[in-house]
Order: sequence, then structure tokens, then C-alpha cells
Amino acid sequence: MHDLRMIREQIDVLRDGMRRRGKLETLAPFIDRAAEVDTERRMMIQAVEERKASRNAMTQEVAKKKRAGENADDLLVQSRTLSEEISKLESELSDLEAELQRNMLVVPNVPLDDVPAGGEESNKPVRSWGTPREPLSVKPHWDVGVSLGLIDFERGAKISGSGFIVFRGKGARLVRSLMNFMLDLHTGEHGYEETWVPIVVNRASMTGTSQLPKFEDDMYAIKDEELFLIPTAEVPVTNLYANEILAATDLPKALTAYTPCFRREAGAHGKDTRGLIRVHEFDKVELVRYATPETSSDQLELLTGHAEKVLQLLGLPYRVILLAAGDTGFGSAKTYDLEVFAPGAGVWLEVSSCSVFGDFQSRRAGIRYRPAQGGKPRFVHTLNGSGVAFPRIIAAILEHYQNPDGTVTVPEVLRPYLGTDRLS
RNA sequence: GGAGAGAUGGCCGAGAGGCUGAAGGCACCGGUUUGCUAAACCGGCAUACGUGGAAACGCGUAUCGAGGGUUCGAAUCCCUCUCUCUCCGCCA
Repeated sequence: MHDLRMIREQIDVLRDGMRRRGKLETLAPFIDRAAEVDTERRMMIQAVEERKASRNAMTQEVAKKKRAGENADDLLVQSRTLSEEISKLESELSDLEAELQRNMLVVPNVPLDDVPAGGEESNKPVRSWGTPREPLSVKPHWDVGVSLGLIDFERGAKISGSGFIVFRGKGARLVRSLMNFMLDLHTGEHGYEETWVPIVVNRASMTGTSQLPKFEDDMYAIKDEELFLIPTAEVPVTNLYANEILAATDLPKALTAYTPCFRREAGAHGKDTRGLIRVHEFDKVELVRYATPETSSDQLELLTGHAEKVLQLLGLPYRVILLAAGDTGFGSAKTYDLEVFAPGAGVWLEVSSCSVFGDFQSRRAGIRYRPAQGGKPRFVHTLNGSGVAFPRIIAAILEHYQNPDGTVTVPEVLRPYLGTDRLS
């Protein structure tokens, strides 16, 4: 955990941010307490360091006397007393730091100024692409997927549980095709470096990208190991440069990764859970960018465009929603959701969430860069977005491309990967 | 899983209780000099926190894998953990 200090001038910014999220009432006590603790902490640091300074002086003096063969017993006694005081004050100091951190870790990021205040109802459609089919004019994907032999829900539930999916035949190959198509696009056309990362990470990584401590219940943990299954490749990929200082010439840095993602979805039972809409394990290609503070807003537009490109090439109608402050994720400063229309289920499905985090994650994870003219290291800004999540894309394909006879036309870009132009 | 060795600045590498934020070298940056390049020489070159300052920068504290301990004092001694390497076992 790197840098969660309360900067006194920031209190108003934090409070305003929480107000726009509609969370000021619940979070103000934490912010106010953090500010108090921070003041105490600074005083404590001074008290400790004063004593250390005089102890150091004594130590030098002792060394000098010893070399000169003089007696230093009085200094030894004084120094010992000082050391006892110091260790007492230091333990108080570490209590204060723990308390500061506890308070700050539960405060979400401050939304950017152009993020609408309010909750979900204030989400703002930004643009849309393509023409959706008539709602409920086709069969839902859970019917077609099963009847075409692409998805085996029962056996997924049998071997793992509800919300775990088995794809078979062309269905399985479709998953593989999506992975290759998306990675090829992002590495070939959009300049991302492909990475292949662990899907099990430690607590520090989970805290670095701000999944912890808030969302521990949403994660699968490996018993007795302090390891977690990742809910998104954002976690391992963003943490790749944790506690490092990058060169200015490294920025912007663009990384992509395919991974499975694991989410317990605690408390989400019964809501939009049919078929492939909400599952515990799913696949996703993720886009991660590191940028300078000056460029991060533009980088969000760029990254969102890269995710949109996937949907355009797949020919799936979608819309882009700017999330209101209250609906924006914990660590995000601004988020665009990409939703595709699934005409069989009759719903818009979020397939990507593109966010800029400012220095919220990089402070926690300690990701910095050295500005070009050799200045002090600064925190990078981090961004990420799905590019994109598979199951809902598969749902959309099975519905949007469904023919009257129940077969499904394969989007052109996938044909080379899937080896067929029709699922039947 | 068992046995052993190790972890020092961007890199290499000394140091083995006090005078070490850390020798020396390399890399890098600035300068001098020499037709250019190169070389030589001189200088600079970690991070964080606290504090003062408009700033330049100053002062203090901490940091030799991490955390604890011993000691007046720890890179140096002790303990725990993590990671790396070698050998053995097991294994996709």
C-alpha cells in the first residue's frame, strides 16, 4: 500500500465527489476521521523524529568517546531512555497510520467534473451504433444455444454449479475464435502488447487495483492461501508495474490480455441470471492503459473506441452510456459502459466498461513515472476496459444473427476463426 | 516436499556492530579539451515522509528483500516470512 495520505487541501474535493456520488452522508465520517487522524499523525511524526535526531547525535558522541577511550555511561543511559520513548511513540504512530488507511480505503474515487451527478437514473446515453432488431422477435440465446448444441448448461451446473457454463463443439470454438479475433485486433490494429498473466493473485494486487478491501465477498478466495481468483484481468495487468517507476517515454503504455474472470455475484441471484447474462466464470479480453495525467481523459476516449471497434466489426448494434457519479464503479473517475442489444432476451447487455482511474489505483499500487525533464516521479493514470466480455457477446450473436429457421449466421470477421459461416 | 546457497542503489560489486545513504566500476546527465566520432579529465546522478520556503533549495527522519528482536547504536548479530539459485524427490 503506497500512498493513501490525506492531503488536507483535498478534503473539500473528496466531500464534493462523494456528494455527487450521493454517498456523502455515509462517507463523510470516514473522510473527516481521516483528516483528524492525519493531523495527529503529522504531530506524532515530528515527536518521533525529534527524538531520533537527538538519539543519533548521542550515538555519534558515544562512538567518538569510545574511540578516545573516554567513559560514556551517562550518554548510554540517556540514549536508552530515548529509545524507549521512541518505540512507544512509534507504535502509536503505526496505529494512527492503520486508522488513516482504514478510513481512506473505503472512500471511492472522485468522479471527473464532466460526470453527471446522481444515480443510475442520471446515466447519459452518449451515442449508439447500428440498428437493433425488434425486441422478442427471435428466440433467446439460451434456447438457440442449447438446440444448436453450442451450450450445455446442465452439465456446467453439475460439475461446478449454477452459473458455470460448458461450451461444446462450435460453441467452444466460438469462444476460442472470439479470443483470437479480439487479441489480433488489439495487438495488430490498436497497438497493444499482448500479455498472458496469472489468474490467481495475492492480496496486495487486489488492494492495488481497489477490489479490496471493499469487495472481498464478491471474490473467490483460495482457502488458506491468501490468494484470489481474479474478477478481471485488470488486476494482474495493472499491477504488472506496481511499485515501479516508468520512464516518460514508456507512456502511454497499452497492454491487453485474455483471461477467465471469476465473480461470486453475491446477492445477485434472481436478477438477469438466465442463460449467459450473469455467470460466475466468464472469458474476457481486457485493455489496460497507463497514461500521463495530462492525457488520461483523451486516452479514455481512445480506449473506448478500441472496445467499440470490436462491436462494430462483429456488426452488433450497441450504445455507449456515460455513467452517472453514483453508478460509477468504486475506483473509477469516469466510466463509459458499452451495451449490445440482445433481441431474443429483449435487453441491452453491458459487454464493456471503460474507465479512467486517475491516480486512484496508481497511488495504491505505487505505479509512477519520471517526467521527461528529469523531475520528481509522479503517479501515472491508469485506464482499463473490456475489449470485450465473451458470454454476453455470444448471447448477442446468437440472437442478433438468428435466422427464421433457428440457425445463426456467423459474423464475417469470425468466419476465418470459426471455420464456418453458419451455426446450425 | 527434502537439503544447501543467496538477496546491498538503474546495473555490477565492496562492506562483516559506531566515522556508511552506503567504497569502486558501469550506465546516464552537464561541462572542459581534442578536425568529427571516440577517448581523457572535472562535476552531477535514489526514494519516501515530516518541516521551512513563492521557488531554487535547506533541515530532519527512514530505507542495504519484508517484518520482528538483541544493543546506547544494526547493511553487519538473532528469529520469522518472501523471493532467487543449485541438488534430490514428485509431477502437467
